[in-house]
Amino acid sequence: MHGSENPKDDDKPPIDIDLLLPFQISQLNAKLAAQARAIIARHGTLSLPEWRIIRVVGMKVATGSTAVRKAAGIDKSQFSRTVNALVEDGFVEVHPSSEDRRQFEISLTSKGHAAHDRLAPELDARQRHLLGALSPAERAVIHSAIRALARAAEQTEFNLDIDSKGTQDNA
Amino acid sequence: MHGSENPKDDDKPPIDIDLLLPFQISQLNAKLAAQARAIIARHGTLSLPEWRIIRVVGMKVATGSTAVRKAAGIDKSQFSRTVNALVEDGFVEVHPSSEDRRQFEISLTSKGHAAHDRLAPELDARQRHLLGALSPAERAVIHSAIRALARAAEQTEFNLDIDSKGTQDNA
DNA sequence: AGTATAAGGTGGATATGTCAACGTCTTGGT
DNA sequence: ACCAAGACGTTGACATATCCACCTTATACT
Repeated sequence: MHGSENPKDDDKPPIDIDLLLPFQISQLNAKLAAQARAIIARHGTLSLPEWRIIRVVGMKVATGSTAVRKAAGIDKSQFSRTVNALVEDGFVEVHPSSEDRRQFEISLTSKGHAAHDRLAPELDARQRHLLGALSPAERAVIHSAIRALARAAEQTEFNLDIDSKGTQDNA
Repeated sequence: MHGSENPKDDDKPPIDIDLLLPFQISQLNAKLAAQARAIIARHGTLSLPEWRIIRVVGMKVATGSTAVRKAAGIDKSQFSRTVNALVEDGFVEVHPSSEDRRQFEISLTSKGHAAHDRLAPELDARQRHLLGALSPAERAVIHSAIRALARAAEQTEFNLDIDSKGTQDNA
């Protein structure tokens, strides 16, 4: 974070920007990423995007390059570079795909497995920790709320009126 | 986004990574940022962090450098560079602070005001659009949920057991 | 078969965010 | 008055994310 301030510097939220959803979510995301980085850093030298890929492959969610890339939600470009870094450092191996000559298959080396087995429990505990911080009511709707917002974030055109009527059919 | 894929490419979420909160929030944040950038780009050449500063100053939330920086939630480093870029491009002016010789006061130029007045209604409409996509139940708890998660994200140590019992005494 | 279109991966350029070190100024002690 | 600790802004380095152009391979259509 920008926690380079100091301990005595209590962040008072003095403003009403507080109410702006995108702002808050961006702040939250930054904190979550910092937390993840701190945990990962305790157990090795993996970067956060590297860990995401290790996790997807380690969970056997997918092995094909495109499938892994989409599961991890990473951009093509970054994915390419990150996988190469992982190969370079001996965490994963790649093999040409027999189905599609453009793609490749990804598998963990023993080093990769070791990293996954060390980190997965920690991150699972964190996930429980995060969910535990929510009230039951919050927990009940958080996922659908995120999905609704993600969908709403795909539009870039909307009336300037106070319409916002949205047939909240979802969930 | 990484929407460089294509229209026919329907994203099927085949996995259970779906359930990982930090992952979803990071994806959501990316979409929100992309949406904001698209809107801002329609009306000028401001970058997203530049706009955040313009907005804070334009809303008269704060004028002192540190206050603006914290209200905008931007890192010291990025803040320094971004403000300089804004001065360079004639959107804001800075004056030395009489209270604290380390800080400075920030004010919008007429060009800065124009940009603010053009963009603010659009972004307000977007905020309504986003809130409108949520059900009343979701809207009722979204802010407290975000706050709870943000607080929970500040811890990096927790038991590996399936405790996840709340009252993580931090705060 | 032959071709247009699109998906896949790579690399360069750029934007955005984070971290650490520095010099300056303020504050709170003594 | 002095000094130590903290806060501030700046800079450089690096990490992460996005965008775009390119070439190769797959797929759909004819």
